Amino acid sequence: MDQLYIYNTLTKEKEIFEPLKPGFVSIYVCGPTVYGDPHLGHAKSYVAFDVVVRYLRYLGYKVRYVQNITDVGHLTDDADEGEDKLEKQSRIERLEPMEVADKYMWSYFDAMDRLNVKRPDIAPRATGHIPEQIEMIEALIERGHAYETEGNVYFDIRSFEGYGKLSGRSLEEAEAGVRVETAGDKRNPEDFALWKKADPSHIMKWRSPWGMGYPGWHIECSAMSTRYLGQTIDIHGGGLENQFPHHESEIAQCEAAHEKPFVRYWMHNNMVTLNGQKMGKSLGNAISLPQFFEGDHQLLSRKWPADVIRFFLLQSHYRSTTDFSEEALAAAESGLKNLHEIFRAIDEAEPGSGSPFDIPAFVDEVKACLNDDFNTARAIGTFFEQLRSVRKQINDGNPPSNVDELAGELKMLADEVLGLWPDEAGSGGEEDRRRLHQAIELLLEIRQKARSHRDFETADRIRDRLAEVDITIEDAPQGTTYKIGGKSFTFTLTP
RNA sequence: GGCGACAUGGCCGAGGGGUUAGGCAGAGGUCUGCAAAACCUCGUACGGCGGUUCGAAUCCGCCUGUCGCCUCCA
Repeated sequence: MDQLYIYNTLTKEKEIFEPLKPGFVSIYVCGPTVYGDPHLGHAKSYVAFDVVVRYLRYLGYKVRYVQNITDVGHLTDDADEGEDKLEKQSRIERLEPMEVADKYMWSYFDAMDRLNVKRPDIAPRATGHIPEQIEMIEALIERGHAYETEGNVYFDIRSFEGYGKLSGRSLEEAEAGVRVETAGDKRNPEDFALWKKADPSHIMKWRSPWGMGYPGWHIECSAMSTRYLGQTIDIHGGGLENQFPHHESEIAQCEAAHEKPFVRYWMHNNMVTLNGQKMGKSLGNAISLPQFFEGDHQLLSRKWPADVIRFFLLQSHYRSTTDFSEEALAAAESGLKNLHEIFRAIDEAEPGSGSPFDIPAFVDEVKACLNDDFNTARAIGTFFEQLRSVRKQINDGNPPSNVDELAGELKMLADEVLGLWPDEAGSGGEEDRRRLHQAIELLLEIRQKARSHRDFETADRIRDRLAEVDITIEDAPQGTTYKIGGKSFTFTLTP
């Protein structure tokens, strides 16, 4: 595949990607509702779309990536009488709703930074775009798609014939699915709220043409995507579970208001399970990302580094479900370690007399994987498969003559696009690092001396004790190599 | 109950009508004081039952199972 194909959830087909404006891509991904720490599900979704954006940029597109922060309007249930999630959490934590929003927004961004997810270009907040939301609701009322009753405004689902086209749901089905008591002032039970009247105890409320109130859940995405990306956007992403009702309602709002197609390519990532089960607070298996990073949960036996989680996620396709288990993570960790060894070997090698590597074929193959609806799992497989021979050449002392060029191309793909490049070791100060190396080298000298006296007890003790603090020693004919947390250094001694 | 996905070797996970995914784990070997690392070799798997076909794990049907949506969720 020499062109990018994207699986469009709307048409259920892989389609050649062609943006509305050549060279430019507008992408909107549903961001988190910030009332709690981010969890594995967020990681899967945002790592997946991170690669989408990175790859589009690699292909030369100028991308504008918008991801909202929902900090109002998301109710605890859809009975239209539910409580705002932010307000509820603010009561529990005894904080202002905006303190809750800020706290968890930063928790979210911190976790994403650690997962090496690039920040969106714009991260608009729902509370910062109340005027845009009101304006859009007014337009919907004007066009006869929405109506006001007693300070509430609802979208009239029957006025929009395309409702259900994304989720494949007919109006009758939607109606049959409504199990909860509906608010008495709706025309049809499946109509959804655009604006809600706030009672006096409500903290987050704004003045509107319909009185004091707050926006519904779906309207913020429509208003903000229109504001920053225009009326028709190229890609809209999000989790599969948001297809209905959230994305369906976004389509209705935007297309009813603008009378233009809303989204050219809908992308939905699949779900995450934990030990085969859906994560849920009621099941007691909801583990947050900070808990993974710190190993701070009953179900976890240890810490799991962010780069391992990212690699694990990218080893499966974004449209497949991903089951997390510590066994699977451990396997991913070993695999990533090996991949990093290969990357480092290529990155550090000097061009030699070995036969040149076929770089264009390699790059084309990786691109073919990614062009096929962002198949990161196959791309990673290609790295292992094709780079093995290069590593062997390097080990044998005959690096390919074009190993420098390969390192450059590899960095573009593995670092810029997939974000899997190893971190630099020794993040402490330069001075500390130098002292550390000298201390290790001193120990290696002592060990070498012990070995020459055949005092293997001492030699092994040094090796074992260093291994305990993640400094590993490898003896080779050319000299001894040591690794601090995976990053290798060569130290030559004459025995 | 309605709608929709998926079922791949010990584990994870791509692919997809006839020819190797890949990773992890495991076995043997080279090397080594031992070890580690590296390298070499080794697994012929696709839920069950029917059907289409010269040929199906890959297409169709049924069954079983798992998961998701239909209520908040990435």
